Amino acid sequence: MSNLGSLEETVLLLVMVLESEAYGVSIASEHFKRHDREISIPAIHTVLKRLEKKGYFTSKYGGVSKERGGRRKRYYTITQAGYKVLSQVQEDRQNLWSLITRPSFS
Amino acid sequence: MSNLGSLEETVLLLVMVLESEAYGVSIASEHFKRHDREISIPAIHTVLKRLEKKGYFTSKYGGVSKERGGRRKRYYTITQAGYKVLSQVQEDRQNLWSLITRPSFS
DNA sequence: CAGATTTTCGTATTTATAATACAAAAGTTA
DNA sequence: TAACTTTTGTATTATAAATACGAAAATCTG
Repeated sequence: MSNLGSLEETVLLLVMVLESEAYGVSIASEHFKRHDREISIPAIHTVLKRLEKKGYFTSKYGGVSKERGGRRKRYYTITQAGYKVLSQVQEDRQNLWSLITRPSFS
Repeated sequence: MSNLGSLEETVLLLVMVLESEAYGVSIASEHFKRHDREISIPAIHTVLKRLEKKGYFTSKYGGVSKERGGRRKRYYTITQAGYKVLSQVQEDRQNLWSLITRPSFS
């Protein structure tokens, strides 16, 4: 409980960054834009569903559009529970980082 | 390539924090002390071995002791490659966090 | 020095997460 | 309604993490 996979954490963050424009495809392209590395769309969708089931996201379908074809988007937003877990994880890591003074390698 | 599981990241950090005293048991107790949540020793050992194989750690056996019984400790230290991956991941996440202004929940 | 005790490492298995392959839904346009 | 576009979705495989269990290697005690 209260543990997050690395992809799960990334997706939570990207959804927050994208605010009202967070859906499968935009999450993928935002990640690619920022990290120059792909996450496949299906991988993102399974994470979104999993985290929605855990109560970290809610989702709803967007409306139809006159501008483009294609299926409707499913938009995701983070819940307070999701935000809480996400920031806790980050805080814990910051604390560890603050303890590292001068790294010594092997 | 260049992707880190969440436990892998935690263990990398703990090894750096523990400096010259990083071995299976000390890593487990340091984590428990800081997060009030257990990681089992075997879980830690498998991660340590996996990351050593990936070139992120090196290890060596410690000497015998007159103070205590028991098997010798295997000490781990991080490599430059390990540090590089670890800090890259953290930097990427910081960048995402910096883009989040006012979180809005569902 | 044999047997008990301590401390740690290690392996084998199961479960959970992530990645890949592939398909189908749901919209627009001609 | 056929062709095209965009997105969601499911089924399978691969990788990472957790659990169950055991063995190695040291000291201590009679």
